Amino acid sequence: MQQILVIEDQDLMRLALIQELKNCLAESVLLGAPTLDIAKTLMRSQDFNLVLIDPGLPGVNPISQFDRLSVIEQVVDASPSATHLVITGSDSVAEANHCRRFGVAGYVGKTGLMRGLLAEVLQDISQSGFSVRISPTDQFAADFHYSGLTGREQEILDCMRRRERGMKRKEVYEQIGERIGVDPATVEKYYKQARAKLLRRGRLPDGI
Amino acid sequence: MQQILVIEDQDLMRLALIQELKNCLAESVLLGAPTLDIAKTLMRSQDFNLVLIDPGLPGVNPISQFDRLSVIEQVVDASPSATHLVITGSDSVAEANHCRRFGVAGYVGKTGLMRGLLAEVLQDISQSGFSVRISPTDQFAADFHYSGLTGREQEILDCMRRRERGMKRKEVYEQIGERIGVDPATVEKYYKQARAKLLRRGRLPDGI
DNA sequence: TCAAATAGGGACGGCGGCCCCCCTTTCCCA
DNA sequence: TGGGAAAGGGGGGCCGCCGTCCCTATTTGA
Repeated sequence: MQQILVIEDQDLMRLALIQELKNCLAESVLLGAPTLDIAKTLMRSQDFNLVLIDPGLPGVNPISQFDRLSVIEQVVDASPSATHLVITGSDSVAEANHCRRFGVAGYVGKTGLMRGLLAEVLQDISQSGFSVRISPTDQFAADFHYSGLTGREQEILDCMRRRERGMKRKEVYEQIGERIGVDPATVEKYYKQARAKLLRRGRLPDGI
Repeated sequence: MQQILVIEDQDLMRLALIQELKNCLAESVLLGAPTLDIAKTLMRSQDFNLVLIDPGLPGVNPISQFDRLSVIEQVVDASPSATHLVITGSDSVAEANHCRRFGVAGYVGKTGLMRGLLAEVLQDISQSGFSVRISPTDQFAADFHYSGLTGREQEILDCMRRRERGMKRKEVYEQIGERIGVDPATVEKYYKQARAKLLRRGRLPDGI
């Protein structure tokens, strides 16, 4: 059973990270710490397999590179047997390199950290031992959500909107189907259902 | 049907905010914009009822109070008919007051912005017209998540762990039951089920 | 022009979450 | 010492999501 610690002060982000980890790991216990002090207390009382660190905690000078690295170093030292991932809102290649020297296994910018990316990073780490995802400078498009869609419908709609132009829908169905382990015809069904719901409400986003 | 825009660069946070809004609003279409430019394009093409703004976007100097306020002002000007909510990682009372002068209806710090708080803020706004939630300086305890629990079980477990000490479990059952509109006996059932699952895995967090 | 792709439906079973009702045993304290 | 609180478990109904299979028009492209 995996023991995981997420150190992040923003409640919704902490919850989102925990949710992401739940999705890509099997049986696991996940603890969330909003401050460094609480995290240290937890690390003293038990060992963790994986520790996520956001060095931008309250009480840390956000401009001081030294303070940020100090937080990371303290956490790594307090849980030497764990795999460490730094998740930060203000990421830089230089800081990523510093972290690597501390023994951190992954460095991820929050901008561009979309659903499923954490799983990729963990995959990378288990294979090559290290993974860095710096925030992209260019941002893509808006995302579209409608409260009347089910999870699957929303997911497939997102994939369809993000498809490369010129790509046939049928190809997308097959691609998605393979990825999520579902019959392409079923994917097609969901897509049509989602589309129909949006049409009935009179709103179709671009790319559909 | 509500038209909502969420301007936030961090993908997971944007998704979490959208999820929160979905939970506390009925029929709604929610658009997510990772940059100010994309947001402006969207606001030009349609009207929104509600706009959430994170002024800490990439390209904005995080130290410059002027830049942050400029972002907010631009968004408010571009969607004059909407209700505006500022959601920020680095909040201050001074900035909240500035925002209020711009016509912003709510100002919320990301730290302490837990599940359901956005609903409270919207409630406040619909009643008194303005709501501010500055990040608390003191942080409470760690949160505990186990992948084997269902949503309800996790939710009720959280409430139980956060109860004031000395409070009887039975009282908590009644309190939760009333809040979520469920029979207290059912709440008790869920709590016991959650507890049993944790015991079988050998892990009981503090406060249980 | 003919086939493939696309749009738009209907029906069905399985599964799991959610909610309610019922039962017993143990423990603590007023 | 009796009663309430707590622990622990079983069953059943309801509903929504998921996945599958099947059907028919219309459009598009080679």
